Amino acid sequence: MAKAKTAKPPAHRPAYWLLKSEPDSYSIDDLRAAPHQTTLWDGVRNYQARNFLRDTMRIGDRAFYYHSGADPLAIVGTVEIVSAAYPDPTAFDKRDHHYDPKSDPENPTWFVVDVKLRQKFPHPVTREVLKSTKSLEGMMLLQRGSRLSVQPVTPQEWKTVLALAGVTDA
DNA sequence: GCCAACGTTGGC
DNA sequence: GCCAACGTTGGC
Repeated sequence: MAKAKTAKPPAHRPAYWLLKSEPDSYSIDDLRAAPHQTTLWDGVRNYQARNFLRDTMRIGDRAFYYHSGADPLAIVGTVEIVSAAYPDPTAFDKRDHHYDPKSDPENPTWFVVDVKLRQKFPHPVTREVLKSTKSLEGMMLLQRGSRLSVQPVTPQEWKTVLALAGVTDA
């Protein structure tokens, strides 16, 4: 019997993501001020976003930090995923806005990962600028009706946005 | 399983 | 504040 070739993980690690947050509830400056500039990304209550977060994200992945419901709407920096997924404690907290009585602690529905700030961009890359960049026209963020709060970003999109931000390392 | 009603997101 | 898009709920 032929020996199986050494299993190699897919070559495209780290993967890239975009995380949305309303700065009125948690901004990139809040993250910058947090202990170890790290927080748990809680409150995700959409199954598709949950699946990305729980099943596809890996430690070491990078993500853009996007301010939604804000002025300006913009990508404002980058974070690193620094934990595997674990159950979202806010789902079990009756007093929490994200409390979900249907989520069973023995079989949790909702998950979080820990994210650590890598950098706040010297200036935000606004939605206006993203929209006017031809090579980003396929970006999920910019698609009509796109509401996912955790979404994948391609390596090309990642590079392009960093260039727009005027940074080389993220 | 269908679908109408409702709630939420989030850009404008 | 408006409203389009989308997800969820629940009656049937």
